[in-house]
Amino acid sequence: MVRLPLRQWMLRITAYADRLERDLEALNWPEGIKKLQRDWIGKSSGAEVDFYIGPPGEAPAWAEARRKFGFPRTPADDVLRIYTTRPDTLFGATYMVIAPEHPAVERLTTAAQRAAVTAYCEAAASKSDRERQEAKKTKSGVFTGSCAINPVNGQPVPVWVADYVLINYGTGAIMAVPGHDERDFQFARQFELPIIAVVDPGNSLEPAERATVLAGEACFADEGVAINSGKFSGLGTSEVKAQITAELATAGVGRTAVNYKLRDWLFSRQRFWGEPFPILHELDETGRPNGMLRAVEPDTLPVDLPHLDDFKPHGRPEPPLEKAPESWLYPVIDGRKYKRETNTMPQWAGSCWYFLRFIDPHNDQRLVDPELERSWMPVDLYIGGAEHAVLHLLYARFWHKVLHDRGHVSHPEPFNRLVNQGMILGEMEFTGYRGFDEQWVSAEQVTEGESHPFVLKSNGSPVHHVKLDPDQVEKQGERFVLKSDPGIRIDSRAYKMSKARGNVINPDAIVADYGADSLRLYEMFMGPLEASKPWSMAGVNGVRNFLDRVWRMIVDERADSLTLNPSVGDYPPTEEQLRVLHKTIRAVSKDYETLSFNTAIARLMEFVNHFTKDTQRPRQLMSSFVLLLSPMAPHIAEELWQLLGHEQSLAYESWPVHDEALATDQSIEVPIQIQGKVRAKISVPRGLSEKELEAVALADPKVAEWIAGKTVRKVIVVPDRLVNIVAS
RNA sequence: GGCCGAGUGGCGGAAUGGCAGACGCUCAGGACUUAAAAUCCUGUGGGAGUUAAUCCCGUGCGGGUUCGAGUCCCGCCUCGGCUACCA
Repeated sequence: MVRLPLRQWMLRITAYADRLERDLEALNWPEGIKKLQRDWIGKSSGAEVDFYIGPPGEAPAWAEARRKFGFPRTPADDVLRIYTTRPDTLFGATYMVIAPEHPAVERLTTAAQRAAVTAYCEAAASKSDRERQEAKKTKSGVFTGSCAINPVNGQPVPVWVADYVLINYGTGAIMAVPGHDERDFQFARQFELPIIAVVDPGNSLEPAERATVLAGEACFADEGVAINSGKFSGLGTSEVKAQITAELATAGVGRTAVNYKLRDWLFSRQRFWGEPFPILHELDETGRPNGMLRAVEPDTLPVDLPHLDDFKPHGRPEPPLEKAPESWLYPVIDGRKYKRETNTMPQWAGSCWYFLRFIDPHNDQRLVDPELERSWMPVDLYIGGAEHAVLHLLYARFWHKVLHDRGHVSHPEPFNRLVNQGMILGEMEFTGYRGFDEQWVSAEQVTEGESHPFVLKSNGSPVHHVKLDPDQVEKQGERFVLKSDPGIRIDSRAYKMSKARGNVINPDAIVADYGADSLRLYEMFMGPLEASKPWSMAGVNGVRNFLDRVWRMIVDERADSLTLNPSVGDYPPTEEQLRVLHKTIRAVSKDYETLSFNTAIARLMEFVNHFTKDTQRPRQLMSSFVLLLSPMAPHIAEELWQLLGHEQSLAYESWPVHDEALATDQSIEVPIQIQGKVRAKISVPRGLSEKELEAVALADPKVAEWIAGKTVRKVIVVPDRLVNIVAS
């Protein structure tokens, strides 16, 4: 693998970091996703501080100039600018670290250290991100040979180069405070650099632990009280931060600063399949780009991809579009020759705004009609997977804000409410393990290995896994074990669907075998929308069975042509039938409202269980039921709707409304508890007062039996719900 | 290492602090059938009890609050997802 520098397009999402973070608050999104975005944006505030690295003799003059002219926007060569969130720990800075790519590396490296530093920087440059990650446990670094001057106390501080400092965050340089930063602590320990405690944990730690921190033998990264910090000693962390930052600002050597983890967005790809950038490079007489860029004229938009016979990736850095036909690649405008931009946009480009175009897909004049945009946007409810938490959802918000700033959309945020549906896992699997001597190995002795997928914990020797049939295993306490050898534990879990595991379910196959309604219904019935849950073919079968029952409830399955079931007719509904219907409407409507689709379906099943027992099924009630079912199983519902005699599609029908009076049982069963345990049940009319209910409960013969010989201490009565008698 | 989420029957799951296990799957028995499939009916957390009435135990573990805890509080355990030196 070779790392090549390429000229690419970036989108300046960092300019929106602050707004992207702030506007999260008002969104009706899961807190978890908001937090992920906040962390991804990674706003932190602290201070930038300049450490002097110029000729020692000129230090006083430099300090004087700084006091006079203040903190410069960009640092000159005579300082090392660092970013810190803990300016209160400046007195504890015992060394500094700059990233290997930092421009000051060259200047700071002394002759004696040059060979070591150069070797280190070259090694760092050739390391892939992955290698850097692997080396995370132990830190590496090298001394430059130079020192910088700590502005708070004038002390010289050695400057090191180490790759645990990243060039593209903050200023690419840090002051290291090993007493109060884990990474610095680890580094200092490794290279035997001094550790000075400048924050006293006080009684937030056990006395023994506190003592190790004060002795510089442990790291304490929280807030406390300043020590060894000159005149700031004795003040609390936030107070010291504020005062030191203010003094540094007065002296012109520091200022408050805010940083974001969010990086600018690398927006170009060297692939064929992507939107071409509508950008033209002007060419000079010799046919070379002269550096001037212009946008494609709006009336020639969009720029379509040209036809290419071979658009496959070729492993070279230049984009496939470089091989486009000359007529496409080199447009001439007003006699001037241009070359089109040949990078293409990433997949995100489309997903950032497709919903806007859906509003007005045939408009060839503009992005979207403003009136339609105002009426449809923002999106009321966006259901998507959590895997989009930080990429798609952040990019789309960014684009929307840009479009908003430029007046193309009316709202600064695209998605009002967001709900994450859970991940659907593959079917539940039982996995046993066998050593290569074919002996069974209990699952708790097996772990994931590096050279083999599974190895023995004890000696790392490889084992292979065997997929077992459910009837080869049995449950023993908490665990599953092998039926033939109960000493052998078996793993039982559902795995993420993946080609490697071969547990991928293809929805097309489900549609072909069970129908689209069954697929949809099953996905909604599996469990709570937001939970991840395993697929189960038996479950699909179950909902298909339910749809069949619905069908037979309304359709005469034995007739040759499509006719109503003879039980369905224009009967006057019984009181009980009405109650079942209205209870169903009430429950299903509420469940849909809260996206509790699984329980809504359970209520629909109960309705069917009830009505298939009745031989007189009022047509009107069947129609209402079909409407309730329709969002879940639109195809079968539409067909049944027609069969029930309706001319127009049910899509135009209004949602059924329940009648509370009809949905309410007049007589209810109330449990009676004695010491919190249910001992009897009484049937009473709804709406009895506490006293009435208590009287009925105490009069119950079973209750009398339980409290015989005891004194009733207390009776808790929840009207229409329960009675609890405390007796001793 | 950090952050987030979850632990309830054989399985998926249900339950405003108030009858744990709705609904579905599985399994068992029965009806229909020459037979099977399909369908319909009944049962199905564990244990004791005569197959009954009934009782005991039971929502990962240990405590607590409460008349009452799957649900609330404290401390653990296990599993899953995301993330990874951001000063």
